Amino acid sequence: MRSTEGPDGPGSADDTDTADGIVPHPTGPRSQRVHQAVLTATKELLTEGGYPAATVDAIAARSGVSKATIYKHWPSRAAVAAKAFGELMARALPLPDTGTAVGDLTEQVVRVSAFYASPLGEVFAQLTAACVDDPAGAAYFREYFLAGRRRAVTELWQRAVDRGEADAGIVVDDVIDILFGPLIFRRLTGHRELTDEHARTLVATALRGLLPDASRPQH
Amino acid sequence: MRSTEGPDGPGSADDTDTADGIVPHPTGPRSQRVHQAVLTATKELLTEGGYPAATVDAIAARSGVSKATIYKHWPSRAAVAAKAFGELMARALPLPDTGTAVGDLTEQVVRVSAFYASPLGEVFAQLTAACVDDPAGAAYFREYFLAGRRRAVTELWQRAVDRGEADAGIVVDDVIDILFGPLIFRRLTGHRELTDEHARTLVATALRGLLPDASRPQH
Amino acid sequence: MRSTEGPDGPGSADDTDTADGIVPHPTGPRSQRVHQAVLTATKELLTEGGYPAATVDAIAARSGVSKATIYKHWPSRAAVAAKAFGELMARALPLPDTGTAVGDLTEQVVRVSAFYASPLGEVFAQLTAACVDDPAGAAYFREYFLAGRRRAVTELWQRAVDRGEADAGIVVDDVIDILFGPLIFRRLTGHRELTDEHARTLVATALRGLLPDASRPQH
Amino acid sequence: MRSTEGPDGPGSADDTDTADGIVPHPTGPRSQRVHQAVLTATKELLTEGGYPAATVDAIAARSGVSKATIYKHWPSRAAVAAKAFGELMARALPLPDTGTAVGDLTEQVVRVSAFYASPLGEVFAQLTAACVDDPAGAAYFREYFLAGRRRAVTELWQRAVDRGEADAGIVVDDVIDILFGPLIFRRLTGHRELTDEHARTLVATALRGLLPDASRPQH
DNA sequence: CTCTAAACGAGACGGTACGTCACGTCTTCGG
DNA sequence: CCGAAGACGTGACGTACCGTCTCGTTTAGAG
Repeated sequence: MRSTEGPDGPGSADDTDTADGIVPHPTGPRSQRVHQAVLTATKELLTEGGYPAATVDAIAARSGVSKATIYKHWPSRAAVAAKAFGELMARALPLPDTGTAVGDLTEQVVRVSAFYASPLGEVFAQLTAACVDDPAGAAYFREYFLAGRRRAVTELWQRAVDRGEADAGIVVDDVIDILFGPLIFRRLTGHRELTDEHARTLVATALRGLLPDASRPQH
Repeated sequence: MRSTEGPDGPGSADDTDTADGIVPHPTGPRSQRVHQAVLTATKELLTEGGYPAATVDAIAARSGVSKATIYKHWPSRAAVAAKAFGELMARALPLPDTGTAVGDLTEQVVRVSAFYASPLGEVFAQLTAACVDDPAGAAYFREYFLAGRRRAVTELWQRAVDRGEADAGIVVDDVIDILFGPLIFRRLTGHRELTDEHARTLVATALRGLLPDASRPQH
Repeated sequence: MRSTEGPDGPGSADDTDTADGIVPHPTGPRSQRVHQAVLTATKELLTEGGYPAATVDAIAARSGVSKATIYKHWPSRAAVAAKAFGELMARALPLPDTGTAVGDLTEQVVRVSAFYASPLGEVFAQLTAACVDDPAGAAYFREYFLAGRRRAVTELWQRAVDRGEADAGIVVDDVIDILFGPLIFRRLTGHRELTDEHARTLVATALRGLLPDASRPQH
Repeated sequence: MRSTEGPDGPGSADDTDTADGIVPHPTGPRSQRVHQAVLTATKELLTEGGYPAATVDAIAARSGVSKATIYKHWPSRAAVAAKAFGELMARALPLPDTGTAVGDLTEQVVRVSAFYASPLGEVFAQLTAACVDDPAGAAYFREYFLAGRRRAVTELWQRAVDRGEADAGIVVDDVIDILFGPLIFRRLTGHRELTDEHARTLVATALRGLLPDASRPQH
């Protein structure tokens, strides 16, 4: 168990532990150096050439960390990439604060949409795809993306509830699925463009369904 | 161009041509045999072992069609699989007719959800993932899945509009994204279960946003 | 069977088939090119850096033949090296013809001893060692070395018998073992030097045991 | 130099120092425990799974001695194995005493042949092979095997000389090479079986060459 | 009923990356 | 200060599947 998981694998951080049974082990200074070097190299490679460029060999070469060691820290290539990309993405999407629930959620969806439409959005899609056939990587993916998204939306939704704009009875996970599912669907299948306008339309419609009548945006 | 596309590649059929510039070439009897043999073999392999099992070598071996010939008919492995799986899926999802727009759309979403949750749903996810890095395959994917889904929803939505239950001003593509995006999101990331109950909750919320006040389901 | 053996694996050549069950398959022009390229590259690498240098990766790189293809032609690295080195060695050791059995056999042993003492002798030792843990390679080794040696000694021994110098009742394999075993023993273990003088002493003693009294060399 | 050699490396014991420049360092009680634990573990591993099983990691794990410590006592894996196997072999081959030189030497060769043919013979071959590319290990190999063999044969040969059966002018090393070289040759290359009968034939022929006419066995 | 041009089966091939193994070194910390 | 524990770099391994290619062999359909 611990031998196949890195010092801060999915779920190690805190309450967001996704119950994948992944537990960290005590980290020495050596491990930290390795850990950071790998993630830094991976971020660079992902940025430069997307997921296909983030070969384990390439990561090893650039980071100066051997393949064998990489595989001691992470269960698969997808896991490394998920962790690295998670760190990349976190910075790109700060929480908005427009003063209203509708405004905040709309803004957040638009930002995420824009992110998906950017070059890094391509990487996101590749990573999502890679995790479909890699359960180990998927655990990391869930921890480093979805958990992050979830925390953000939970925060915003809670604000809305506190302000009386939203119905406290709605499960946050449903909010997430309805707000972001459509974006991800488009991004992955490429069947339609991801523009801000599209995003605003989607979020407006979704919020009409999610919010109580008084708070709902109109068509 | 045409030399890399099969006799009935995406867009070859009719008005659903997705403008990917894919055009078929005249088909002889030989081609038809080959075509069918490949698809049949691929369907079997997909059913038995999912996308990973549908290796081009495996398809060639089982169908008796050589790899070179397969690549004369389809641009990539993903394309073959998309076409084959499209045929598999079509049968599994007939149009519902409950008498109401809300009922029809709900039923359709629930059926699709159940399909995604079934073993074939796994294949669907794999296929979606495979097309992320394969533009050629993606064209087939869009033609053989999304187009099919789109036609079905368009039909249902039109019924709703005709019955005065739905607002004719809403773009069908948005309906599709909002109804199915969340399902696909869950299926691909595996972050939550796909149960009928979840599906009903999602569709109810989505329809509250999509339908005019008079037709909307309540929380 | 055939799929793992190259066009002229051990035993394919003729009557010397060592009964390892290795059978060649019909060779196309592609295979021939590959085959030759690999052997040429391997010979160069063996000559330059010995067996350790004849990495499969290195062979692939230098020959322009991919690793996968190499493994389609030979069962292991040792097998490739054995075949290649066999060709190298064959040229280095022509049959002597001094006019007498004692002279011919002595000369042959001295030449082999000198070969073992040369840089290529090091490669020979490495190859022998490599085959200890590689049954597949060992089959090639036996075919391409021992068979070659055996043919040579058989020829010389037969001459001796024909001239009435040697006893027809002695099994050639015993002759080989007694004449060359000591040399190989020394070369492998490095416990003593391999000089011409040592070789002559050994062969003289051995022949005293092998030949009838009349033909025997004296101490 | 000494830092890489154990407390009783090759040549440390006595006059049989093979001039490889290997010198022991003073041994404390800790070292002794470590030393013995390692050798015991190695013997077990060699017996159970041959040389391939006697991984340094495996030895460390089983003996409770760390890898770093092992490398303080021996220069390489092969060296540890050589020392350990030397102790295993010593017990298996006591000196014969049949009353005649011919009898003793024959018996000794037959016993060694039987040993080579046994499971431990496989290990012997692997060890010999391993030392080809490991000069440091080779030094140990020579000390713990060849020296042992040499002492035994020297003893037997001396008896023969004392009894007037053997010629005092023959170098013992030549005797060794001629008697055992053929066996080792067969064992390593696997080109022929190692049976008692073969061994007797070989030794008879060899002795015909080695012994004065009066003592020689006949064909 | 040929005869030619295309379609085809078979499968070799180069390429790229995978994940694994064991060696021997080096670091950390406990007794 | 020695030694246990074990992380680490290194270098090679053998495998998998992709998509391309070359070879002969069918097989149509035109003349």
